[in-house]
Amino acid sequence: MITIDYKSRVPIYDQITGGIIRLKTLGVLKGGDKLPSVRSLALKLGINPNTVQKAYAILEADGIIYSVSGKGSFISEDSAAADAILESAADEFKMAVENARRMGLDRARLEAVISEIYEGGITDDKNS
Amino acid sequence: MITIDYKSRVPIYDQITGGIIRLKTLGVLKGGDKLPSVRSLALKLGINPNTVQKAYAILEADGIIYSVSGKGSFISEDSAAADAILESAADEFKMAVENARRMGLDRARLEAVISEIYEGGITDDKNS
DNA sequence: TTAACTGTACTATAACGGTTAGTACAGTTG
DNA sequence: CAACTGTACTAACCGTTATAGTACAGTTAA
Repeated sequence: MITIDYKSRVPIYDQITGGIIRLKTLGVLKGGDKLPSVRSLALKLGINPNTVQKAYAILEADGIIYSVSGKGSFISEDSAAADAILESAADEFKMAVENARRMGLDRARLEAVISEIYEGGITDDKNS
Repeated sequence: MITIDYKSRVPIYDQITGGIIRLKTLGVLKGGDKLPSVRSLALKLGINPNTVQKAYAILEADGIIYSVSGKGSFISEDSAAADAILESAADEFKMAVENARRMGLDRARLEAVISEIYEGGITDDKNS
């Protein structure tokens, strides 16, 4: 399900939130699905429960999951969650752009990459 | 030449290395050009000389610049290293775009993010 | 009711990275 | 010699991340 790269500089709780968002985007997790409990996931990943709890708290604050004390944490159903996921994806992309710029890539280069990805061969854009 | 965003979570030395690579990519700095001294750049940016030194050390390790004790630091003539960094950064960015698309972000959203980043970043300050 | 689970809320601490501060030494230049 | 250059240290501070431990409240099933 979710794998953690302990060598990475990306915080573990970030990897968890990203992993769950990805799982929902891919359709593996759907609205109403129950997530592993804080303690069980921590045990499975070999990390501290507090770290999992932090990830779940962030996901809940973003509306991606909802938690019920005593019952567990579940994937959110409402469309607000989808918006939250979009927002989260946008944030991730923003970091990627910042990184690209820091590495010296100019804007034109980025635009070229985007065109390459978003134009699968048949293009419907009129200008350019 | 280089501006530092002190609010950013991106380390200052990373911003410096990226800035110099970018300046070389843009053609502002060319092979053999002399860089500001460790102490003068630190003074100009209002940071500690150690931080600049760290950035220069990284750039030298990557083959982007070369330093001569007593003389200064200079842009390397061999652009292979810089090109390699650009290439790897482009690959990384490409994966980020693919991911963003998979997450459901449309092209306009990506363009907006790019504009946001590339508008406030590079400044050609003549004062200070 | 009891027991075992669930989320949640704390405090304390360790570890790490980034940055600053200060000092020192060696090479270059005028 | 004086003033610059890069370089190499050590020490300290701070914020973030992660761990550790404890505690409390809600849920569920035996």
